[in-house]
Amino acid sequence: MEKELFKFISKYMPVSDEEKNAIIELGIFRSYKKDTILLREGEYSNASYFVLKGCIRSYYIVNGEEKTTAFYTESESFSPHCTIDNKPSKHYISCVEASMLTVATPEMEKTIFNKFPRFESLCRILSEELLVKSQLSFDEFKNSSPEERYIKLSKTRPDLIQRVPQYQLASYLGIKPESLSRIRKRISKK
Amino acid sequence: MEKELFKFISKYMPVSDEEKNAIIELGIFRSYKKDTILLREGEYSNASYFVLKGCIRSYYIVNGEEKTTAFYTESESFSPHCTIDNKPSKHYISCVEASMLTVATPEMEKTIFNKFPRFESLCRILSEELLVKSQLSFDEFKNSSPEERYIKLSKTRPDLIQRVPQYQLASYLGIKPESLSRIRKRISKK
DNA sequence: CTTTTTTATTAACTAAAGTCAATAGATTTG
DNA sequence: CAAATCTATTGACTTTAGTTAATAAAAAAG
Repeated sequence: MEKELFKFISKYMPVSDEEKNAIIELGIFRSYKKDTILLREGEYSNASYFVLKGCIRSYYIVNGEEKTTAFYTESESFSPHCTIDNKPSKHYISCVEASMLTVATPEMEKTIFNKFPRFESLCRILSEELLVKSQLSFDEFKNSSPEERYIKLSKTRPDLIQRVPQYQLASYLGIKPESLSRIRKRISKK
Repeated sequence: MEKELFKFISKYMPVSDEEKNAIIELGIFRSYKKDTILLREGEYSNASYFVLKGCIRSYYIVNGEEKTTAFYTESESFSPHCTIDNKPSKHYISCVEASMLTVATPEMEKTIFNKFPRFESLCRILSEELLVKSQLSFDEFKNSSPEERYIKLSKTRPDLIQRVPQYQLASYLGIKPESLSRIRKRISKK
């Protein structure tokens, strides 16, 4: 299963056996059951994640309502904001499906960065790329209607439509479940 | 004017005179007149910017209409997406006001990173922080109405309301100018 | 300083999302 | 497998944004 991780890294740079072993020795591979909550509002975290298998969801609870803001699936990585800013978490993170993740702390990163400095370069580059992706998604979100967003999502991440309950997709698209239901109806008529 | 830059960096780590001189010698300080276009759709770029003074806007042109997606003001930094992904730019970048910027290329970064490796750590950390900020803004955008977004903006970036024409703010808030006009009217009545 | 152009407001109307409530369908659990 | 819970759909109604067009106000250009 760790192959996923090294396959991902090697898209950016070759990884030696020595480096692989150093990473494996950190003991960062973890399995979680469906609906496991990895982080709750108000908690602190120092974990960064990489999804080997499964689907992870980030959501807020506002006035008792879940507001889903992100889904992470195979080969995607994420750090909860509280890992970066050291403030209590504003959101929840949970497993939509049974999932396999790597879970790393800043200390582990430091260990690796000291041994192999080019991993810090890699992380800088990845982080810059993620920032660009996040901004492009945001730009696109602003400049499209709920219907356009749903159509786009079903093209770019068709798996999500299958894997995730519709009320979670709705708030991910910035609308109410009833509206998503109507949008789907509207589209199917065309 | 370069003081702005070092003041910013020193919030994260002390900067020696040697480091300051190495940065100054790169010759990255630039002035631009109001409405200068720094980047056009279809062009390539390898520049990363830091705003010393002024206001910079990122926007798309879709069906002849400008869709503003970001404003960068004093002490904010940004890289156009094409600088990161080496694809032709999808958006425009221009100066809302006469502005002073630093403009760096990846080669310049490399030069500095080689001489002073901790600058790469700094850039990794900054980039991770920017990513978190971008995601938090996106989360908030999804979970609020146009009216709430406008109220929030006038609290968090009151200067923008003054500095920027309303039709640009409107598309930044994901709505039409007419709607923003009505929202402002609605709010003033309360 | 007057004209032209750009930006902002207002109004009438349309389209779509929000809200509330009822119901149906699906899934989970005892 | 039957009951309970969770999820999705539908309908009636309200609210707000989009659209088009006219006008007013402000800014830029001559």
